[in-house]
This record gives sequence, structure tokens and C-alpha cells, in this order.
Amino acid sequence: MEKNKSSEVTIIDVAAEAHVSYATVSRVINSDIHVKQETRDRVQQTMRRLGYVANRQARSLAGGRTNSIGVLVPDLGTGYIGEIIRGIDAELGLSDLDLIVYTTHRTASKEVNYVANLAKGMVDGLLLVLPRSPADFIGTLTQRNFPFVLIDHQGIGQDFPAVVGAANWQGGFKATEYLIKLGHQRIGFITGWMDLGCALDRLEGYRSALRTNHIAEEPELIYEGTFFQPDGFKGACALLDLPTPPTAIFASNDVMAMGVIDAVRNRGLRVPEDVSVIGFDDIPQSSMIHPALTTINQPLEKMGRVATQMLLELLSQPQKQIGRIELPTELIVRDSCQAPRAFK
Amino acid sequence: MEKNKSSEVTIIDVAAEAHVSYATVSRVINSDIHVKQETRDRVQQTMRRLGYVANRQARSLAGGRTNSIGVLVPDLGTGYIGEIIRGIDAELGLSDLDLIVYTTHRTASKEVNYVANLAKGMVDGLLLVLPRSPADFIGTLTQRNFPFVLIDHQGIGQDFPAVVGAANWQGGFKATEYLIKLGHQRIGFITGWMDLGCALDRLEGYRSALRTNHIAEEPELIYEGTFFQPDGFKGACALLDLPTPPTAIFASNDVMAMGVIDAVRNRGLRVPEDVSVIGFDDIPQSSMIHPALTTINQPLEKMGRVATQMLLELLSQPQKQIGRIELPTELIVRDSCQAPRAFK
DNA sequence: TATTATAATGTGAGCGTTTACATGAAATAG
DNA sequence: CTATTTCATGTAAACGCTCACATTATAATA
Repeated sequence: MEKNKSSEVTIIDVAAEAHVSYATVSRVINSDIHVKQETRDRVQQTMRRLGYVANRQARSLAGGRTNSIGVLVPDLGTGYIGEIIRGIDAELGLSDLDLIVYTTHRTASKEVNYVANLAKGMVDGLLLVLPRSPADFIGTLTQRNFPFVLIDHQGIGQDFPAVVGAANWQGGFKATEYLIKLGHQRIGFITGWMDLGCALDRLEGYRSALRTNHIAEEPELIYEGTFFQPDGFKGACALLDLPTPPTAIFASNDVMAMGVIDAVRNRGLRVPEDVSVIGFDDIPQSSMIHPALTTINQPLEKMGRVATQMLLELLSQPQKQIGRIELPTELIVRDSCQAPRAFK
Repeated sequence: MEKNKSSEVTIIDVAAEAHVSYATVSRVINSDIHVKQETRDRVQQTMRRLGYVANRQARSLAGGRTNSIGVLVPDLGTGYIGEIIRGIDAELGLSDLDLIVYTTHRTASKEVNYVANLAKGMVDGLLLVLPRSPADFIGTLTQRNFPFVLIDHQGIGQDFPAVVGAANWQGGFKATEYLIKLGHQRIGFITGWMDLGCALDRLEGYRSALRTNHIAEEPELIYEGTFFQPDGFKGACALLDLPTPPTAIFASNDVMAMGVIDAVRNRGLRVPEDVSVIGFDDIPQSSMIHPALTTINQPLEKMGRVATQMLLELLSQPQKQIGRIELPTELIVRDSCQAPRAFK
């Protein structure tokens, strides 16, 4: 008897070869306790010999686990997401779960459907990196009691089971205070997308630092952006056009800071001699540009790791309440800031 | 009768509600021709009303299509991959296939297993972005007659059913010729990972351009790198240490070019006044750094698109032979090159 | 109107697993 | 040495769907 089919090795083939029932093979696969060591060995050997690979579909259909978790991200262009995923990967490497990445930016409308599908058995748990408040399907997820954790997302005033974020307020404060310590008094601020908690928090950090140091907040120094590079450029232009332009500019993220640097140069000014620039995120490129960008490090990779740990916990103890975890942010001093002219 | 289960709507629920057999519902889902328009409408309406979502697992188990394709990438940190995926996404938006991204860098050893799994029914087709020659599972894929296309991969001397790449030789030639036209005679070259066809091709393009312009090739001007930034730095240092250093340096990719720029500055020299630098890829950041990098544009996004189109064709006509498609590369002149000192 | 081709729908089997339950063998107790 | 418990394994029924085939309703032809 030849196998003439496209010859996938199934649990049954293994069973036959190992002279046991397929249930026993299944038990071995799921490391069930009730299998004699001898049998277990024989089956495992057979599996190896035959090159058996479990069929995920069948597995999950039959009600078992899928052995994989999903990450849903808006897109993959920015180093930001890449870092987070690196962390997730690293942490997952220790368990034997597989990772599946889904992008959602393609069709925002599909998002809900996507998530429904995922929760329907493609993955055992979900890691969500979603900028906008995704209230629609979060509801679905919660209803189904499906394990998920939110990364870097602070839906304002909402109550999520598990979320890991960074200390944005603290970061905003540190950055601003650093500039103040250098001697800057007029500090421009370019916000992120104000729908987002993190953007808000960074702004609040900036404000607090000013207050703490008895510097009056001036609305004209705050430019509303959306986290994209062009906003950095435009914002810096607007700020530099002011009758009394700022001597330093704090951009809510690194890519906007790069836009700022462009704008400063475009005006024939230099960074940091004429204008100091500080960013937020510490994406890989920020150390590569010239001048190397002083910024606030958000532990992206670590956020990925921690989120994964949280999900793993959630997976083993579904009822566990985890809550919010905030990772510290850190000032990274490089070359894009110095004391203001007048101050030297 | 209440549904007290976790109440997933199945094909059977829909069938009951719409007063047809479940086979008919299945037909509607798969847009089979043999369904009366009236019935089809009724069923579709019922599906919508009940919020039916097909179960992928079951579908693929039963031997049908999964309605999704997979992309297997080494990692996601570099903008390079992001661009390609953006293209895939865009093209897929037109069809209604879903996209699933898998990273493989986590455990190279798992790669084979992964692919086996995928081919086993998780997706209908595979897009592979894999730097190293993935001979092991390519074999498996071919054997199973599983539809896949390789992106930016030229396995040396191998014969793959479908691959889309960029005109690397042409790009190498163009870049080198541009430098020569500017007046450079001593042009340093930093290679990519020489296991890769694309790296080889770029080098060959460089050589040909020299030959065409009657410039002798000097082995000391060629530094072997691996596509990572530090190699750009080290390579440039080595080249600049030469008794007669080059007046221009051509790095096999943009991130190494950034390393080169660093190294040049580190020596107290300036780009492009003292040393011209040219890259390859045209990743988004290359226009953002200072000086903006002159480079060769690899149409990454388009490669993603084209690859997807190829896969879609393969999916509808499994027997179709497609072969290799090479997208043109283009010289992007920015600010990092100028005529050499002596030449002015 | 009877006969045949054709379109529309239903039936049943099976995809590769897991899992509750049934069975049988070995081990302990009475 | 039989009765009872424990351990190891087998059996059968799902899981939600697709697909080949059987059946029935409808239209076309003689």
C-alpha cells in the first residue's frame, strides 16, 4: 500500500506505526499524564521519524488551543512597531507559542471583522497595538471574555482589563526640565494626536515642568500636531515665525523632531547652536541622524515583553485581574540640545 | 430554546433561519453559481442579521480555501520590510483576501516547521521575503505544489517558479556611473552580504561601470560588509585609511551609507565636500538625514504589489509559469555627492 | 402530455483533532 | 483468590465546514 495522497502525516499514521490508538498519540502531543513512559517514547520517536506536524486547523476546531497568539498593529512602516514586536518575539521564544501579526491599516472597516475572526479561534490571545480608541471591538473581546492586552494605549477614562504603557507624563516632565536646566526659558512644544492619552500625558508633563520651574505657559508656544513628520516641520516653522521664537523645541515624538530639525535648517539656523531640539520615543534612527537626537527613551522592546508576559498569565489564569503597568521612561542625552545663545 | 453556549453562529444556524440546507448556505458563502438569486439574497440577509462569521479552521480543514495569504519575513525592524508589506496590503485591498504576517527571525530553526504549517492550510498562498537562500523549505513548497512567490531573492543558480526582484545590477551600474560622471576616479565600494544574489549583482554593476569607463578595478577599494550599519562605519574607516583614499564611497545599502557618513564625520571630514557618499534602497529615512542621501531607488512598495499580483495569478491558475520579474531601479540625486575636490 | 435535460437544493461523508466515556490490565486490599 | 481501585489505552462523538453525489423542482423538447 502506497500513500498516493498528497501524503500529509496524520495522527492516525503515527498511531498505526507506533501500534497504539490515535487517542494515545493525541495524549502524547498534549503531554497528558496518563501515558506510560515507554509508550510515550515510542510515539514521540515515531512522530519524529514520520515527520509529523500537527494540523492547527483541526486542533483548534476540535476545541483545543491554537498554540499561537496574535498581534494586531496599525502598520509596520515605523520602527516603533518593529521594536515592540521584537520584544514580543523575544518573550515568546521562551514559550512555544507561535506569533501571528496582523496589520489593520489596510481597511479600518475590516478591523472589527478581523478581530471577530481572531477571537473565533485563530489565536488564543491577542496583543493590541492600536492608536485610536478601539472601543468597538474591545467590547466584543470583553464580552467573549477573550484574553487580550493593550499596548501603549490609554483610552481616556476607559477601564481595560490589561494594558501596558510607558510613563509618558514623566517623560514629558524630564525632557522639559532638562531644557530648563540648560537655561532655556522659551520652550516650544509640538503635540501628538490629542485623541491619544499618551499625547495628552506628554503635554501635561511639559506643563508641569514649566509650572514647577515657575515659567509661565504660553499658548502660542504649543503647536498641535498628529505625530507625523510634516507636523514637526510645520510646527517648527510656526514657532520660529513667532515674534519671540523659542530657543528650544520639544517634539512629542522622534519623527516630528526630525521634521523640526529640517525646518530649523531650512531657515538657515543650526541645531543645537541656534535651536535645541528634543524628541520622544528613542527610535533606532534617532541615534543615527545628525546631530544625534536627544530624546526620551520609551522602552518599546520591553513593553512588548511585558505585554506578552501579561497575556501569558491571562492565558493560564483567565480570571486574573491585571490592570495597568507603566514602564519608566528615560532621558537620553545626545547632541541636539545645548544651552541657549544668550545664556552662555 | 435558548442558545446558552458561547453562541457562535454557525452555518447551521443560518440554514435553519433561512429555511434551506446548510449546503446551500455553504454555496452562498463560496458564491457557487447553482443558487437561485432569491435564495442567495435571503441567505445573505440572514447571515448579516445573525452576524455570521465563517470559521477559518473548519473551512480549511474541510479542504476549502482560507481566503488569506501569508507573508513570511525575517523581522520587522527595518523600513525595508515595512515598505514591501505596504505594497502587499495595498494590492490585497482590491481583492478580499486577508493578510497574515509571520516573522521568522525569532527561531530560524522553526522556519521549516512554520512553513510546513502554513502550507498545510493556514493560508492559500505564501509571499516569502527571506534573505538567506531558504533551500530547505522551498523544496517542500515546490513538492506540494503550493503557490508562493519570492520577493527580492535571487537564490544563486536556483530555479524558482516565481520571484520578483529589483534590477540590482543596473542600479549598481547607475550609481557608479553617476559618481564617475561627477569626476570621481577612486570609488570605494562596500558590499552587502555576499551570500545574496542582490549583493553580488550590485557589486557586478559597480565593476561593469568601472570597466565601461576604463577605470581599473582595485581590490583594496572593495570592502566586504553584511548590510548592517556598523559595516558601513568600519568599511569607510578602512577605505579612508588607505594611502590614497577614495573620493567617493558607494555603500550597497542605505543603512551602511549612514554608517559611512558617520565615519567620514568622525574623521573630521565632510559629506559631500570631502567625500561623496551614495547608497542603495532609498528607504524613507534617506531623505530625512543630513545631508539627504543620494541613492538608488529600489521600488520596495511596488515589489510588494507585483509579488501579490503574481501570487493572485498563481492562485487562480496554479499551473501558470511566471518566472522572474525585475523592477527597474532609479538614481535619486540628493545632496550627498558632488565633484571631487581636485576636479573642480 | 410524456420525456429529457438542466437548474436548484438536500444528504452524507470526511477533513485531523480533542475529549468524555468505556474498556481492559495491573496492582492493592480484604 | 476474589473484589476494588488505579493506571493505561481504546472508542466514538463532536468541532464547522466543503464537496461529491443523490434527489427534486423547473424548463425545454419531442
